[in-house]
Amino acid sequence: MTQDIDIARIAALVGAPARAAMLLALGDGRALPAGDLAACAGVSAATASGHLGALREAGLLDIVRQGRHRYYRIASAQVAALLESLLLVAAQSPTRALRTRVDQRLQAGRTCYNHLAGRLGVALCDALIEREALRIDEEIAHFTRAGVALLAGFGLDTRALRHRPMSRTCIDWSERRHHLSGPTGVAIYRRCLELGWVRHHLDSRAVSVTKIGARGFQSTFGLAM
Amino acid sequence: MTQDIDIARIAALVGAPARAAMLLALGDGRALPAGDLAACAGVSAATASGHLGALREAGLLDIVRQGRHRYYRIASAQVAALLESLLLVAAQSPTRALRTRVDQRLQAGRTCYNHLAGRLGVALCDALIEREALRIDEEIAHFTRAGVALLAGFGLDTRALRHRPMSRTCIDWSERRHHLSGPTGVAIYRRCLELGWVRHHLDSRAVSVTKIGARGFQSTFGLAM
DNA sequence: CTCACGCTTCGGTTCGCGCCGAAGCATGCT
DNA sequence: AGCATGCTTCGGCGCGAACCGAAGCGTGAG
Repeated sequence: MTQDIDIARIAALVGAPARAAMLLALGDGRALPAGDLAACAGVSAATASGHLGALREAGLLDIVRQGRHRYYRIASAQVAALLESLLLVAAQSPTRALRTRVDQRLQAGRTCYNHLAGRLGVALCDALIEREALRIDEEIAHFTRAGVALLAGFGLDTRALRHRPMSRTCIDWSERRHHLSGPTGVAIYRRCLELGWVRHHLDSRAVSVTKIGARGFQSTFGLAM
Repeated sequence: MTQDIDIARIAALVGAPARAAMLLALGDGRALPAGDLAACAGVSAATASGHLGALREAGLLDIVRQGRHRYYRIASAQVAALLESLLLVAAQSPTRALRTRVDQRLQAGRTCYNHLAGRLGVALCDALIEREALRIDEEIAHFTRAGVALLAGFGLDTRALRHRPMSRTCIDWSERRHHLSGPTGVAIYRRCLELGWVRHHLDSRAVSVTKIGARGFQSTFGLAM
C-alpha cells in the first residue's frame, strides 16, 4: 500500500522532537525566521536549516522571503489541523498524566527559550501595550519612545539591541496570547534575573516571581500580580 | 517545552512504515489479531509484537482478548481522527502527485497481502453476500452451507481451512468497503491464480482480470465485470 | 567596496531504532 | 497429557537519521 509510507513519511517528519518544536512554535500561523526556530528547537542553525528544508519539501511549511530574513510558516490549515490532532492524542496519552502537574506550574510563569512566557509573559506584554510602551504592527513588536524610556528606567539600554526587528511576538501555547520574544524579550528576562525579580527552577523551565519582583513589576510596568 | 516531545513521541510512533500500515489497517475500527497485522505490515511476528506493544502503551491501541487470539483495535476516535488528518496532509503533499497514476491502477484490482482487494475484491465480497454464500456477523465473515458448496464447485476444500474464524473482512482503503481476507481470502486468491482468472503484475500489487477470469467470475459467482 | 549577518551546504560522527531468529510462555485442540 | 499455534521476550545486527563545526553564498548596512 503506497499510502502507508505516505502517512509514515509525514508522521516521521513531525516525529523528531526538533521538528515538532518548530511546528508547534509556528502552530498559530505566524511566520518566524530560521534562527528563531533553531533556538525554539534547541539545535544549531545547520541542523535547523536541514529540518526546515525537509518540512518545506514535504509541503508542511511555506517560506516567505523578506529582506535578508527567510520567514517560515505553516503551509496550510490541514497541517495546523494535524498538529491539533496530535496535541489532542498526546494529551490523553497515559504517560502524559505524569506530567500534568508540572505543566500547571509551567503555565503560571516560565521561559520560552530565554524569554518570559506563560501567564507572566503574556501579562507583561499586555501591560506594555496598555501603557503605550509597545505597539504591534503586522505581528512585529515596536517599542514607542515612551517604551524606550520605560526600558531605560528598568535598566535596559535599548541601543545595545541593534537587531531589527528589535523584538518579536510569540504565541504562548497555554495562553494562546502574545508575549515578547526576540533579543528584547531575552534582554528583559535577563534583567529580571539580575534584579532578582524572578527565580529560575533548575529542573524545568518554570520561573516564579519573588516578592521584590512583584513590587518591581507593579511599580515599573503597572503589572498587578 | 514538554509538549513538544509529547507530540513528537506520538508522531514518531506513527512515523514508522510498519506501524503506519498497522494503524491504517485498523483505521475503520475493526479489531485484528497480531498475526494479521504483521502480514499487513510485511514484518515478522516478533517485530509486529514490539510495535503493537509500543502503540498500546502509548494509548493508541486497545487490546481485546478473545479465545487464544488477542485482537488489537484503535483506542479512541481521536486516534482515528489523527489518522484522517495524516491522510489528508499526505494526499496534498507534493511528492504524492507522482504516485497518483499508479494508485488509479491499484484501485481496480490488487492484492492486500495475499488476498484480493480493490474494486475486484469488494465486488467479489458483495456478490457472495448477495447470493447468500456469505454472512457477516460482528465483522466476522461466515460462509453459509450454500457458500461452502459454492467454494467446493470453485475447487476449494473448505475443510482444509480449519482456522476459526474461517475468514475475516478487511476494509479497503480506496473503496472504504469490505472484502475477504484471512485464510479463506488467501485461498480464494491462490485459486484464482491457479485457474488463470487473474494475473499478477510483478512490479506492484496490482492484479488484472483475464478473459477467462471474467467469464469465470460471472458464471461461478454471478459477478459482472 | 567591504564587512557583518543570516542562512544553507558539506563532511563526518554518533546513537537510536527497526528488524530478525531463536527461545520462552500461554492457550486451546486432540 | 501432549502437541500445535499464536504471541511475546531476548540478543544482536545494520541502516538511517539527527547532530555539529566549518566553509560557502547572498543580502543589507556602513
